Amino acid sequence: MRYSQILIPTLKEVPAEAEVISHQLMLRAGFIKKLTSGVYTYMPYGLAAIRRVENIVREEMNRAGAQELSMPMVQPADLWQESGRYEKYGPELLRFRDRHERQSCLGPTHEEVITDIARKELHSYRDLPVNLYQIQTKFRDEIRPRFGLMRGREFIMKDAYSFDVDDEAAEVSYRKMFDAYNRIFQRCGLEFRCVQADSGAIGGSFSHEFMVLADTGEDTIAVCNDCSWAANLEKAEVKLAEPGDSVEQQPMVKVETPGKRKVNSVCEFLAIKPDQLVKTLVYLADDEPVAVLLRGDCELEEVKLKNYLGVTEIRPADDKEIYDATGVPSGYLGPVGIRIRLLADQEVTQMVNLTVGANEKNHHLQNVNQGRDFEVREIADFRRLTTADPCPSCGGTIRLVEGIEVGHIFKLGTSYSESMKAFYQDRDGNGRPLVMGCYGIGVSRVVAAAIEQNHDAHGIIFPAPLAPYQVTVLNLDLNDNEVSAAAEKIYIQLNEAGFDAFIDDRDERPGSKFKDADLLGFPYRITVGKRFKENSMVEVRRREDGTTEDVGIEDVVSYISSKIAN
RNA sequence: CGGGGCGUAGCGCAGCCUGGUUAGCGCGCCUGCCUUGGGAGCAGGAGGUCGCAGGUUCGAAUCCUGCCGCCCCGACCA
Repeated sequence: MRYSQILIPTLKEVPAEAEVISHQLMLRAGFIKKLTSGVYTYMPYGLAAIRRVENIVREEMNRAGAQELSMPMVQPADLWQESGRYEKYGPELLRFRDRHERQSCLGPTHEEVITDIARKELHSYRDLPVNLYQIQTKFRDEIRPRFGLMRGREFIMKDAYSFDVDDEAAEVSYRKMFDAYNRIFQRCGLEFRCVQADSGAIGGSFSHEFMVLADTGEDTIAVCNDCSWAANLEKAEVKLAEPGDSVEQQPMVKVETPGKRKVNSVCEFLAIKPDQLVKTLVYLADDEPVAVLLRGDCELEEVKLKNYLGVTEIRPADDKEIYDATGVPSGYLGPVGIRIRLLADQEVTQMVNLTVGANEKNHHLQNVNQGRDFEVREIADFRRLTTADPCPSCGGTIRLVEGIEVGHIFKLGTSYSESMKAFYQDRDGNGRPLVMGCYGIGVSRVVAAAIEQNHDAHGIIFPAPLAPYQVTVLNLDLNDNEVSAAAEKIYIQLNEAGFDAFIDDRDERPGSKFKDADLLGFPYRITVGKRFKENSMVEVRRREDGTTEDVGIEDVVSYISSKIAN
């Protein structure tokens, strides 16, 4: 590609709208142009990067035996009513009526459409297994689009759906996708982790998220330093420590704690450590108040609580709501005699002689014991894992890293096939629901994540597999025939050797060409300038670390070949 | 939706508080000269319904009201 033939409107200054680095760089490198909130035009250079990701995804999906198809973006509401999601999905689903007043929506995902295909076309166990995928634009009317392509309303997604005869077969399909995903992100040249997204009570893990590691990630993931265990912090289980030696229960006493409402001030006042105190947090779960007991030095993981309760929304109650629900001012709540639903983090049940609020202003209770002084029936893992906790898998040490979710696979089971009546006939002629799985990759987000992970002060540093062009040739002097001829020759030879080469043939000063080459992130840059006239050598520079080497013009192609596979 | 902020040339901003003739600056763009290994220099030039609609006023980018759009912080997700 010639720079003179491609529209890459680069910017010197950072547009005010961009906060995160990938967004800033994509705007500056002429990747994307915003049309409206969360909706972008992919400009030629940006589209080229997206195509790189798509091609890797497509090759690996095909290799895993999946078939590509393309489903409509506009979908009838009836289908969504059948699955029950038309009501459930919420305002992210963009609904509208067509000229016939037919209720319609823009597809945020395609379970309904694919299940409709499946029920019409997959009738026999002999038709299975099947895995169908597409790479397509999705629309989700996000509450708050942000960070450019990282969380747009319109975005490109690869979504695949598998259909199997039973659970066992579905797990085979799942496994294939798990392997394909690992290959895809490896081939993209990204540092990533696959994390458990849901460790169901069944024992097996049937949902995994693929996270690209980057400081600006929206999720925190816990990673074991000693084994391969990794989990989204929201779901990372805390392994209960072995119970220590049994301690004798002391008689409960009530103590005055005037004005001491916070864990730290109570502990200081009573000369105890935060891990001897149990705090009582009040949340509103779908507007119903619940109390959760948690060790004083720990933090509640709200997602765990939300999942346990199976509600759609939870939030901490404010002081007034706490008082209204319990009759106790916040800061003095405790389990003894509490009048709302009570849950406890598993760790609390191992503690003896607790200090808790007395459910009375300015008072706490000490030496409180579960079973003797209060009852709690609902016990689970509610607290957030910390780096002080052992790895739940091997007992090793944990570290926390930030990640960007680029892929998510999960086993759906039969919920869609049952609600939408997608049955096949087994060997004995019995109708059975198709067992489904679904597998997503945020293609446009992968590009954002790649930039988020690979950049420096000068611009993007593309991993070679994702770079729209692996190597750029800078012709520093268009008016010098010797220089221009050499640059053209190198460019042509690189293309002939199978590389996607780029040449900066604009009538610009050298400085601009260097700056743009850095900004656009070509993995290799070949500079043809006056040095070439002196000694017939050109400079080859590696974007990643800035190292340079002078290479003779005849050796350039083989030099590049030795550095990157094409 | 709740909380905060912003809309002035393609981009980044000043001017607004304290209304007053042709609305500024930097970058980019066009023409010419000059220059050519890290976003040069000089000279000339094009480009703006000051987000929109009302209102106050002799006079509004500036003050008031309403609307629209965008960005940031929270819940959601690939």
